[in-house]
Amino acid sequence: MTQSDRVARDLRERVESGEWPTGRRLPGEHQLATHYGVSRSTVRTALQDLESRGLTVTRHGSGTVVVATGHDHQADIRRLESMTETIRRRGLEPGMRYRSIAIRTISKEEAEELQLSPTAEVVETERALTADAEVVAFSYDVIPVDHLGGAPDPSDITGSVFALLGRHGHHVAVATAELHAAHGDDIGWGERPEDPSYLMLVQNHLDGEGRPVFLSSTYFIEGRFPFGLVRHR
Amino acid sequence: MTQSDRVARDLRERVESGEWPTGRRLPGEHQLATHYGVSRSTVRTALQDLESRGLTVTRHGSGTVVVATGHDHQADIRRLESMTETIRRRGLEPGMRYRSIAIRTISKEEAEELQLSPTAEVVETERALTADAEVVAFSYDVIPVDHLGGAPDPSDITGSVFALLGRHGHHVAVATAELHAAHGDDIGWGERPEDPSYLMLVQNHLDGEGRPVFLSSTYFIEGRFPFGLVRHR
DNA sequence: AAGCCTAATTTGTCTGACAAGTAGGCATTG
DNA sequence: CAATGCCTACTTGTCAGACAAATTAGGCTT
Repeated sequence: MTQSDRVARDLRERVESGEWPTGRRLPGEHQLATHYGVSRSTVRTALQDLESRGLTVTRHGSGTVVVATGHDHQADIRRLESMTETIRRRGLEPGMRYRSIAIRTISKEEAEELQLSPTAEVVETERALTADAEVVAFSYDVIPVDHLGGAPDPSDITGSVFALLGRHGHHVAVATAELHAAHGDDIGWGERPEDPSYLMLVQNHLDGEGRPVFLSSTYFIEGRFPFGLVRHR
Repeated sequence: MTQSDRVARDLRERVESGEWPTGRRLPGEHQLATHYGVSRSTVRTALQDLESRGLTVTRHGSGTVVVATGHDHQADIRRLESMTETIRRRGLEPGMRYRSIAIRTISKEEAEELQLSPTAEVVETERALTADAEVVAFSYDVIPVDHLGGAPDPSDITGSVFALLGRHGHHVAVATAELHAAHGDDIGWGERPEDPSYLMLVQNHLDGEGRPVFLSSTYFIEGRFPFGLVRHR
């Protein structure tokens, strides 16, 4: 956690809290620097963080103005965080129910995506993600056994996949994702929604050196998990 | 176009071209600065741009490494650009076919979103967006008449909505968006896809001061317009 | 072989300065 | 009175050099 991270987080909170509403010009960089007791360059990197999230726009000679409070994108799809974290951050109680945990040989496509030999073994999990006991998504994960230091004990895979892999030294930094719309009664299990429309997120999670860590396909039930984001130039 | 923009663009192109593949460490900031003939701080803002796009990860004391070539997210949903621009950038020929252009009184919800009086008038357009003559999306736009300087001539609304509004001094800076999955034969018109699944993007476009400019709802036909993005912390 | 120490490298932050763009006030001019 | 141009104050963009802090690699000791 660097200084600019701290400043950026505080500025974000002040924007999201509404202290600076949409359209308001922020104090100048010099003023912010003295306020936070840091240098102007530190403030600048913090402001670039806000702009990269689409919360502000800063123009040469003019200043930086708030263009979005960020209240809209509580589940910003750009931000990579565990589902349980996201659910908790919006004030709901996260949970998950496993349907199956199985070990099998990797498929050809998966081996290519994960850059592993075609004989490697993987753990495949099927689980339903819940928010306040309501199912909001179905998720399929494919995790190489080697990344877990051998075949895992099923009771070990209870929490976040991120945390599980982190305990074995694999820290997810980014994920390349594809967005799709899916529809059909063959998706998911148990109590299915009346409208079986899903927002599907196919992801390949990578560590800090760009090495593949694990794959996941998540089906978000339409209407139960609003995705918002701020698009910007 | 600032110096750091130029450096960032060049760095992006070198990453996307594969000159620095995934996993490769970039030259140090000092080295990049001398190479581009700029100061280190300029290089730093350029590198922050790359990191904000999820292409690289830079760590204190270690350096910055490529984690995604960006080849995956040609249609990065985070980047706000006109549809025609996006289609052309991926090597296809963009086009659009209007179904209707109508002037009507604003609805109550729209008046709230656009921060206009309930008696304001808007232009509503229905159009199909094509890539190489194939329909890829259906789009519904709601544009306040006042922003166009009075009731427009329908022949004037042929090109990009962005360009049209830009000619009247309204420059879109960001858009707050919501993502949904939609399904049904009541969406769109003309030759509909066999699988009527859509990725729906509901947007409110804002100018540089956070003022609403126009609304749009776009239905992307599943499978015809792959959306990729890089999620990161 | 494992752990520790040291030195070199790299990014994060600071200071002060100047360049470049913007916005508002003001006088001039038609 | 309205429009134009100029000037000034303010704000962001860039620069240079320096030091702090984190990481990494190598050599050394145990």
